[in-house]
Amino acid sequence: MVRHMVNQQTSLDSLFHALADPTRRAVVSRLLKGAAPVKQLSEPFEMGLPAFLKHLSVLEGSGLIHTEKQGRVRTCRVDAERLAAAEGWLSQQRAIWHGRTDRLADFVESQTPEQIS
Amino acid sequence: MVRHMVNQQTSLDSLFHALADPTRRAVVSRLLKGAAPVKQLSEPFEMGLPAFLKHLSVLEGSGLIHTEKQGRVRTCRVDAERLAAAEGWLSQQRAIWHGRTDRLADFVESQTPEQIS
DNA sequence: GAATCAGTTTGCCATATGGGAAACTATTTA
DNA sequence: TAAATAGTTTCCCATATGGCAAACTGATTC
Repeated sequence: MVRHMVNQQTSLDSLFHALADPTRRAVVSRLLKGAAPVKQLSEPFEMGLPAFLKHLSVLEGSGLIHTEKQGRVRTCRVDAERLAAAEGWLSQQRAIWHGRTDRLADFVESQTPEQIS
Repeated sequence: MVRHMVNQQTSLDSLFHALADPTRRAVVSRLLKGAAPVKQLSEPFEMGLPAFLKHLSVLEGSGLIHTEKQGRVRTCRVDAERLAAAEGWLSQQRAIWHGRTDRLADFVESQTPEQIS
């Protein structure tokens, strides 16, 4: 369980960083409606493929999407659990704000500063 | 209302960017427990004041915190509504994922691509 | 008035980020 | 087999980011 928490920090860093760009948020939004190949995903945007691939690799690095290549087509799909992780941090904060002392808040309090921040 | 939505994009950019750093998340977390002056806020961190001030200005730029100076002390407080805005985007996405068609989802759908992404 | 304290400004640095162009690989399709 | 398609790689560029040290301003305190 604790092991499972290691690098929660870095994980949130890359999650929020991945979401801090309109192109990447649009891709996430699009993928929530269903998997799609790279080229089709890239069509709404004005940048070239190399630039677009960098966005995809940021998203994949954050765990927000997973990709798989078959033949010459790479299919991308979203990982909704990672989105939930970002939402989770925010709702933990709201819990702190509301001065809650339920199990969730207790859990947050039990973490070391390095783990929560 | 539409006016109120303009630059939602940039707003989310700076919100998520502000949250994509452990120091800044820690400051938000700390401030949710109550307002505090700059120096006190900076104490848990190992960086110098100039570097810390940059983090504060990123947070302030995103609207996540507001500050006010009295005498030589600048007091910082969190703006929980901005946190809720980030949470809002995420839960809108979850709504899309779940294929919901309630009022919230309808609202999201009614926005232009530039506005939601 | 001198010293301290809280914050600010200015320059500097290394690295990361977001974009482009061009050349390349591997798979379909004609 | 030739051509088109879908990605990929490499190299380059401008700007942003996160940190430092040092000098500075303005408010308190001794």
